[in-house]
Amino acid sequence: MESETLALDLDDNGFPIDSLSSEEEPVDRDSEKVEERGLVIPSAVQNTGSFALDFYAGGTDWSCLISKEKCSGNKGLVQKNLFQAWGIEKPSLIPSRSSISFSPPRKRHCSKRIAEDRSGTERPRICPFYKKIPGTSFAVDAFRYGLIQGCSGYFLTHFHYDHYGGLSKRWSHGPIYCSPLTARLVKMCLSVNPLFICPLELDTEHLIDGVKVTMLEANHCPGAALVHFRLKDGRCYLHTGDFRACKMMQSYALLTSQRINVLYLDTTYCNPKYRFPPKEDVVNFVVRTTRKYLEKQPKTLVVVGSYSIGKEHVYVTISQALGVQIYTDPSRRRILQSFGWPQLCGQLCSSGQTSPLHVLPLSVLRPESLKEYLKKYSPQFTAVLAFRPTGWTYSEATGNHLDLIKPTSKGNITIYGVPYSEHSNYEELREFVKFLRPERIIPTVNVGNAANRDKMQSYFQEWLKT
DNA sequence: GCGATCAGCT
DNA sequence: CACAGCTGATCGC
Repeated sequence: MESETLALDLDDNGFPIDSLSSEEEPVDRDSEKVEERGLVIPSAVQNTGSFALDFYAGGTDWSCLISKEKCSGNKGLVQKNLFQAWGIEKPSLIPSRSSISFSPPRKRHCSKRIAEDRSGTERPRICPFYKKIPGTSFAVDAFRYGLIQGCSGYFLTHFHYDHYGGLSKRWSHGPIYCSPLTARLVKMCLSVNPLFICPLELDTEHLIDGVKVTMLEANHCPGAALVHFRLKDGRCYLHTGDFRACKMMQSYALLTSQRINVLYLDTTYCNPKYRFPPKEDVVNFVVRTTRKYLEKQPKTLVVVGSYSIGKEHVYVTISQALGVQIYTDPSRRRILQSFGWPQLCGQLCSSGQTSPLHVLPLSVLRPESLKEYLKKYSPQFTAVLAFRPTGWTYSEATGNHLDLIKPTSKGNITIYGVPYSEHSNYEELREFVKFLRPERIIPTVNVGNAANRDKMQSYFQEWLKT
């Protein structure tokens, strides 16, 4: 192997190996990262087939792994929580005199200007390599990078802002492939030219640019899909987008019939400390708790917090258990109606007075805001019982014991944080990977730091032993 | 005035 | 913190 002239090495998963201790100076390394030089083929790649070669052909810029993907400005590093969680020191920032070729800085007259060493430097948005599907002209959830060289098909896994960001009426870079429900949401909520929106029926093989593409239910938010690619050469790639792995997925024929060569995995909670319960357990707890409060105080207004889409199951279940309608504001109602789910659509009502069950943006689920909100419905309702459903609510102390959850109470306002997650917990990730036994795994979340990636890779290796 | 984007915030 | 946004300010048009 002649590796003398080679600048970068890859680990088993196509990530650049952190080689600060090698002959290279940090400065060189920095510039190497960002220079759009010709293909530099690392030694590690040369013997490992086309996978990493394809990645390199798709772009050699790794700087996206250093800055937070959704952080477009000049903020510092991210993932501090995981540094803490895994007992890792916060790494030093890359030099701010980065040699990235900055796009012309836009002048902003912000009175709260940030520190000088951070000002005036803007990182260009370059599509991270793990959003490109090697051997194809496809990218996944990559709309905020403008035109991606060589990309002629843009996949959208689900309708959450951090995945569709960049889609607007000015989108003109290529067709947007997504599930039919997601397609409806894009049409309703964004002003994208409808000609670009290409709905792909779930569980159906679609031939696109010679690649067989199948969308599969992802058990995340409504419309969310896993994307399965089968290339001409027979290689199979699975991109999970965001998902919550479950037993049902083990019955997908596509996942049992042929080995997955590369799994692009939603690793949001890929740490053993995340042991939150199944969604059903959490929903049952919410219903139990609601019943208890209503018994004590029948004039309780029940509130469920939610982002734009997601968490519907929580309030639909309350609605069914108590036999009450669901109130939410017209804009959210319009979106929920578009799902076409009878259990949901049939229960929506347009007056807050006629329903004791309201769905509000999570930002309202604070004691002061809810107190204000309750005033509008006085004296019909005299207290609020609110639920914030999110995976981050999970605490190790509480663990799986939902009944140990202590609400925050202020007067007649009670707020429960409940660990209802639409991402896989650690165990579910492990089970899914052990079932799938993919040849290679590329994590797509928490990848901003080599130590995080190493930690995750060590989990993967452990799971795939023998 | 309007849509898009960004900093700051939760 | 992050999840997946939201809010308000400030751009271009």
